[in-house]
Amino acid sequence: MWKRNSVKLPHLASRKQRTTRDGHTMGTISKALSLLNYFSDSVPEIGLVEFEKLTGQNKATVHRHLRELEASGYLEQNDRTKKYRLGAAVLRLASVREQTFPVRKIVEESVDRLALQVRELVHASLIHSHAKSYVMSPICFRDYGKNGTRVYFSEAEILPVHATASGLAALAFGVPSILETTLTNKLERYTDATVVDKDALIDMVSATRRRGFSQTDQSYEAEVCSVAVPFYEDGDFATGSIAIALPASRMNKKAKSRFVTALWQTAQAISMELGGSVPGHVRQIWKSAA
Amino acid sequence: MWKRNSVKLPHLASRKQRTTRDGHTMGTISKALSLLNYFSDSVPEIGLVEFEKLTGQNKATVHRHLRELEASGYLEQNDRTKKYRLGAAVLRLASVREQTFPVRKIVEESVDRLALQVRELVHASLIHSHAKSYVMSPICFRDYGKNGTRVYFSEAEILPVHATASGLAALAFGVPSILETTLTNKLERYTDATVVDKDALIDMVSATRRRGFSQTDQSYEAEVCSVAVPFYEDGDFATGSIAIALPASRMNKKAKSRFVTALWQTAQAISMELGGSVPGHVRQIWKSAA
DNA sequence: TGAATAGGTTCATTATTTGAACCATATATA
DNA sequence: TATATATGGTTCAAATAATGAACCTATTCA
Repeated sequence: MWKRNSVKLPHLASRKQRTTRDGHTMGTISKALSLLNYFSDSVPEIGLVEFEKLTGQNKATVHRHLRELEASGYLEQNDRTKKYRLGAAVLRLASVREQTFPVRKIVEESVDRLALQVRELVHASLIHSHAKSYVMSPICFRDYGKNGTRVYFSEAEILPVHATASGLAALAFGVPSILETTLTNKLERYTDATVVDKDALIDMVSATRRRGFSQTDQSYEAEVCSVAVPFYEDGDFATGSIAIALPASRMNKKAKSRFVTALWQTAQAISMELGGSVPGHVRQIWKSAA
Repeated sequence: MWKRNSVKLPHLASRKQRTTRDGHTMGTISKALSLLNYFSDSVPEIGLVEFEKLTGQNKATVHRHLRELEASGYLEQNDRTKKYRLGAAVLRLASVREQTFPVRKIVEESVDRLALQVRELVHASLIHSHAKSYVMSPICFRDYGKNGTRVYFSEAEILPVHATASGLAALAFGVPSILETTLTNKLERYTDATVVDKDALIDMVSATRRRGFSQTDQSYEAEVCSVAVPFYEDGDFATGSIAIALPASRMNKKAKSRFVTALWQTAQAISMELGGSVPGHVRQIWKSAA
């Protein structure tokens, strides 16, 4: 064995196009910010090499991005382990957002009331842009169910729009670009029941619009059924949704209609409290079905 | 008057160096992220031209940065007013951070207890990197004071290290780079009493280390006095501080010693609950003075 | 009506990002 | 004791992606 040639080779045509895993091109800012998305309840700390593997990007690039995020307070590095975790700056931003637009606070009360009423997991999520597409970010959840079986839920988890009831509500009642961008991306499969066909998804969205609520049957997690309705903050397009999720074994027609009626009432209340209102054409569907 | 020459001039030597207001060079990522810092309780929404003025950067650049932040969910644009506000992604990040490192939750209990005891404003802040320097980000505060005069406090406000008791505790007991970077920057003046001289600041830091607590007298806000002590999460350097702030009229020697003793106890409790401990040399000062 | 303000876009130019190779250190392995 | 492997981190020429002055468009306001 001999040492590698210590003469630096000239830069050949080796530079890759700046792309993500899925082939999307993106700017430096988006690339750096996407690093933050790898943190979750189960992955609270990430090291440099780990990031390199997760992102598929060059180590030097990742390192520079981590350092810049750290300098701005969005990351903190553990001096001992050298691993990175989310920094204190994110706490401040969330605080400002919640102080000035207290969506969580407002939604929380209604979710709580609803959860006490239906005795199943109730959660609310906001629609937001996320790396060339859209996702649902849970902002609160309650489960006052007294049953043995419970649906696991984490506020730190991002919900895909095409596989969850929450997301379908967003696709059907949110701004058109949500559906548009979703249809340009590959639909990831989570279970056997996940709809990954685009035409099938369009049909589900149409059905959701007709019904006035969305429903999924084990399309994201096995054994979990869910129904959801949109809420409105401003304008004629939904900004979030409330959902009820429960074990498939407890879902039936009667229960579903009870859930949907309760969701409609809650969504109307939330929309009002957020300073918005359910648009006429949606309200009509809700009224005539209730 | 005639129309401007419609022939595009070649790019002359007009391109500035990438700098901030204060003359620091910074990368694209830091520049983009710094946009988020302009949001606060009193400035919840900002338009493009407003950003241009605030940052002193070119409109096209700002616009691109805003769009990238929006695409990642860190900003949302109001379709009607075109103004930008903090996006839902920041809520998720804060949620993950707090779920996995529940500093706020842990500190909150102790702050609450202390606030009930001293009946003055108590607040806790975390030290973090922020655009080539360090700042204190409040994470919780309580005021059970029954007095007519109260100190105003906002969790959304960033505290400077050189002008607040919280910050002085960080300078004295945090990682050395806090003091180092602070001394390389210009010290902003907030009141007549603000220490803007670097040697004077070094003296204050030394005094703080000797005393085992920091104190300020109207150096950040007129009529407000404050004392603070550090807490430790990991290692021998402070990661945050707890402070008591009150109207100058109510501050006196006896009150101060009462506050400091209470702060020391609380800081020890917090440090322990955070999985850290007050380093020996600091604990000795606290013990011998108490 | 037209001046002012706002949001947003274009494209030649170049400053900034990029990545293969490199180093340093720590731990594991033969 | 060598040596292999893993980690975090750095370098610098090359190449790309960020930049900004001018430009466009829509609204507001006098």
